[in-house]
Amino acid sequence: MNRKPRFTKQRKLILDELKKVKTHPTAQELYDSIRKVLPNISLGTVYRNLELLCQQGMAKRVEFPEAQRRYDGDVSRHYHIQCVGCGKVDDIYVNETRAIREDELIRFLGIKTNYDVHGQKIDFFGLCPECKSRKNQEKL
Amino acid sequence: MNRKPRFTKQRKLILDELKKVKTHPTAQELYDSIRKVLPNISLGTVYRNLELLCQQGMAKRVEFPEAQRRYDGDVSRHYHIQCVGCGKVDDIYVNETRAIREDELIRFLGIKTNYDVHGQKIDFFGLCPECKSRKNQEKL
DNA sequence: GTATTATTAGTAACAGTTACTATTACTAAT
DNA sequence: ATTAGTAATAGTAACTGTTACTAATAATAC
Repeated sequence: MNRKPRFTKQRKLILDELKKVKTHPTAQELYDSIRKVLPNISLGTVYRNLELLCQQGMAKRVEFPEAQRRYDGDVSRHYHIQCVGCGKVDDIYVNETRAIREDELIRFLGIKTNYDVHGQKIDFFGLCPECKSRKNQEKL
Repeated sequence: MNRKPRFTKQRKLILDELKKVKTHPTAQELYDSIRKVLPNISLGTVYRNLELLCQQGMAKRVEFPEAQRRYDGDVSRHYHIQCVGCGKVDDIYVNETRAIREDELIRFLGIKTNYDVHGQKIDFFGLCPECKSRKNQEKL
């Protein structure tokens, strides 16, 4: 039995680079920058390791309504704001214990981030009633 | 001068079908159901009209971290919840005037939707400082 | 009706992501 | 140290969802 995940130099480079930048890079962008030090790393390797790091909680996907998926090496609790002009994604750190009221929040963020905040998008996720009971069935 | 958008039967069918269902269908799903009444409609036509309807405010994109884009014929103010099991998207209608506190809200939604609510995702969008000033430059 | 032109069907191209395969290089046990 | 076993890799092909292209069609204005 020999099942430990290996910490290869590719994996290390990907994680380091992701932790270093604050730009929420795409897989392609990481690939380009890592290629400067490891010229024949493969794009597939970047994708595979990014997904692996996400599974292990060392990175997070940043999914905005855009073609390309982005990744974030900062897994601490924070929000994102995307510029509708250039597409870049910035971080927002707020104290989440306080109650949120939409109009207030948007004004507050405008001051905090210096963005012209157009709006927000709140989505929820979870298990629907059907999948919940299916899952319970499977456990028995 | 002859520039009015035409109300073709394809466009009408797409809008009608989208308004009729509550499933937030993908372009492919709409294509499949419309093909039953108009067998040689093209998938490109469905995409093109959906985007057009979105531009005109008669439909909305529903973008979840999933491969496929979804569309919603209900443009009234509401939230979405996606099942992490089967991927389906349900609607949530809440009174947005009240203050939102995350823990409360999630408990409240659990009761309201009968989902096992795992979490939420809040994203913001707007114009970053750079794009703001660039835009102002252009106006002069 | 006829002319004009937006829209269409059908298909090809495209972009981002994933899958495949032979090879490489860790790891652990001999 | 050698070997055996197997994650992980590079390179490439395949796949999927979306967009672009083009000649033909059909909605509208006159």
